[in-house]
Amino acid sequence: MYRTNTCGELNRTNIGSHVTLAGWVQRTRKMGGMTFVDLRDRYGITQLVFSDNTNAQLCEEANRLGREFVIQIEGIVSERSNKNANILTGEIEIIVDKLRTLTSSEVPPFTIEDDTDGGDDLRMKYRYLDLRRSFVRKNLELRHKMTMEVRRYLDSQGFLEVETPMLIGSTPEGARDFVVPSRMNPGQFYALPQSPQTLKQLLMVSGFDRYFQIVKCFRDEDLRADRQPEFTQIDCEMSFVEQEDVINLFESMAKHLFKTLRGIELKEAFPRMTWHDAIKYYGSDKPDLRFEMKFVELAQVLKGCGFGVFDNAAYIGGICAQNAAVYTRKQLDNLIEFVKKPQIGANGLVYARVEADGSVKSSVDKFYTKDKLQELKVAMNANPGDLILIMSGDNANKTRKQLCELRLEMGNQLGLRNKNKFACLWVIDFPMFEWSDEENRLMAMHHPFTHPKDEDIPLLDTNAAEVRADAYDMVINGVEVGGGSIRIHDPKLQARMFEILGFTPEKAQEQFGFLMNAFKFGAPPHGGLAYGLDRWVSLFAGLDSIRDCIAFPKNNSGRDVMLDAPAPIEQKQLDELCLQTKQKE
RNA sequence: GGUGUGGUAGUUCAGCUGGUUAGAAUGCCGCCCUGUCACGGCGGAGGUCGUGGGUUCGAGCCCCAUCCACACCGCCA
Repeated sequence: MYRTNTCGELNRTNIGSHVTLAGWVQRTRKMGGMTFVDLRDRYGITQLVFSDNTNAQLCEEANRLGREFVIQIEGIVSERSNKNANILTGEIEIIVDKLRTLTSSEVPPFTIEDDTDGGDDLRMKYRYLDLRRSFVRKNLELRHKMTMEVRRYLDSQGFLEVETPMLIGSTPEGARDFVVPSRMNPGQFYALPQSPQTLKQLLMVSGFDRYFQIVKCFRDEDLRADRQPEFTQIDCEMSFVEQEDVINLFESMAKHLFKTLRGIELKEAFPRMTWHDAIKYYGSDKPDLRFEMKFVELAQVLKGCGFGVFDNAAYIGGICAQNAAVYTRKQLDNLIEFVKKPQIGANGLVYARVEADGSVKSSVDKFYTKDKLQELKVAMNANPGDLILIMSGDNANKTRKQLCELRLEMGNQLGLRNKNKFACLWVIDFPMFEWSDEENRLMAMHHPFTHPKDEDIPLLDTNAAEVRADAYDMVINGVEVGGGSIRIHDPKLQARMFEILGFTPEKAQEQFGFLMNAFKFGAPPHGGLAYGLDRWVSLFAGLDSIRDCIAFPKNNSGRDVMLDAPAPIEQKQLDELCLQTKQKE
């Protein structure tokens, strides 16, 4: 037996017992005739004591231990004369009588501490060392708890976990596929699933009326802090349900997760906002509702007063930042610089302060009368001490998006985006389609299997762009944590949908024939949702990047710097697969 | 595909307007230290300034190219 106890569990109730511990040397402190060693494992840190007085030879051996050596010790649990209130085992220490080095260690390239000196790059290269740090370990523990709670909850609701294949066929629409060559079928390729969407729909046809799966999805698109080429979804689908049923069930699940993982009881129903309102009032389909600062449309108030920028704008919108009138000229200039950054791309920003006496001082005073500015104040519902920020532009939705960036930046600057506060909502009534300039056709906004709202079905033939879908996203703190839809179960409607999306009947049959054929044999009405596990965990853990809750993540360019993948393969492998590689120009 | 920021000791960073031998902290090594817990004290080793080119009497610093990392835009049903 390598150990009788872990390094995190011994306390004063164990005083006097003889124990065996094993773990890593966190740190040694040599005091001359006495040496302290902090022994670490997954569960905690226990202090070991070696003394010249009791065993000089053993103490000498302890002095030769280096960081991250793996050792095993035996000794007596004793009460400390100087206790350490900062750690759970701080009241005891082990008077060691036996020491065995199981393996030595090279000096690690960075310190294995909460406050490590290692940069991102280095920590990724030595991820197995990074994972020894309690910060990263705790994130993985949270992830584990979350998957356990998801399974417990969905099982209690009658859901069956069914695995679907990773090697499937490539589908058009949506993200780029990762493809896998087939040796037995030369020149042919599998694709890794972007999501098990069509497979779970087939399971509904099979009668598995409540399915879920915690499953990897793969998308070959450019990455971000909250995007990995492979990520995990909690994928769910139900039969004989309407949107309301799906929303209710998964809202309950979200509340269950908040309660069990964060101890937060969310009693109120999550607010619901139409996609249209989300865009109109927040400039985003995933608004951060931890703070107000709702958009106010100001064309009526500010147009026609001789200020050309506004007079010619298609859209004028403002936000009111409470208590921000104290902003200095320099801070305001920085905000203007912020919105002019190429990523945001605005031309500028108009600001107006509401002074203590209620008067309004703006950057466009020469175009507007005092009365007009008072009118602005009323429209914005602004009070003394508030700062009004106004943007305008030719394209309403583009300007809204820019104003959204400004709103979020103001939220950051004013400390309104508290990571321990959670604002959940459903965004509903998404448009069915969006226009793609690149493809020069309508594209499914969610996916081609999404059911249009019943009342909008007639519009499919007259004004498809206006059709709304039975699609919904759950948004928390400005993060899309999940989304889904009611699916089409009528083969005729599905065929019509493919037609609008520009598929010929032959092409639709070729790409999605398996699904349309299945629907010929009695498809139940069904719908579902997929939650992004990585995003949930990082939200609960307060992380800025989902990488910190993934054991072995990829970097910005999709590389695994530890394994050095992707990499070229042997010519022999290429030959077997009948593949030829081409130099990129 | 694009924009921005960064790359200097094992690590995290500083390095002024281009000017002597490139610094700090931490880690590492050695010596001292019997109640430390981020122990402390003294000493030491450690550098292709990402790479290639250019400007200059002289480049860590300026210019061009390139590679890598990070953040973002496009993209991600």
